[in-house]
Amino acid sequence: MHHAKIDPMPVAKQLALTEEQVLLIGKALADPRRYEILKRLSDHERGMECSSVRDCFDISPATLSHHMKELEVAGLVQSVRKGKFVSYLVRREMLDAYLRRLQADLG
Amino acid sequence: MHHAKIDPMPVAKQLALTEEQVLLIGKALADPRRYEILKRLSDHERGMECSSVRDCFDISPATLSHHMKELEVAGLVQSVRKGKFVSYLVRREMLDAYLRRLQADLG
DNA sequence: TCATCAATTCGATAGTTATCGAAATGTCGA
DNA sequence: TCGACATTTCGATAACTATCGAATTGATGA
Repeated sequence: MHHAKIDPMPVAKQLALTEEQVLLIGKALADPRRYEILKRLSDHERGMECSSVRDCFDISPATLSHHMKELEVAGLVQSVRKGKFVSYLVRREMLDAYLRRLQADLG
Repeated sequence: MHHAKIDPMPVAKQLALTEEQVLLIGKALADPRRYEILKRLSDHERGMECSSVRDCFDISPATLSHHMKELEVAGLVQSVRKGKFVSYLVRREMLDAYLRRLQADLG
């Protein structure tokens, strides 16, 4: 039997994290600078330029780059290059997955 | 105007965490051993003896003691001494407070 | 009191990480 | 192509932490 295809309702996908990801996210959240950066980033739905982040935090380019990489490896942010510039976006679905996971494992 | 006092419904108190506590909890959760210990502990509503935890994890007494202290400093567990023995309990309300806080700060 | 046992603290070591200056990479506009 | 600029990578250092054996503390029972 056939059904006509219909546009599916957009479904928020429920990521499942590996054990390793859970630990990487924990680590990412455990550093004060990264936590602050992430908090700031989460206020900017459309993303934030690298240089804007730098302006907020009195931090060297090298150190910022290091922290952004940690956040990216953990999956909590995504970076987008536009020419010379890089913008960072929070990946909310990863945070959600982390919260669900903590609740499931420990709650 | 007066009302007769009635037994209050037990209210789960909503802890508010300091910035420092948030980071300590993150750190506590970022170590694989501590995460496993906490997971195991959360399966035992009534608490778990130190020696039982040791049996689960092939870990030296010194190292276990170190990790339990980290978890306690973070506020995630509570230790109760009964004579020679120590039992550990998960403080669920701290975990809840942590989850709420992440949601509020980053969600 | 004393020997014993559970747990913690001490001391040392190996591995990790935050930090930043300097060098490198990559992109844009002239 | 070239110079300027944004970001990353490299290299080095200081601080932190996980680990464990040894020494210590504290409590029990004999």
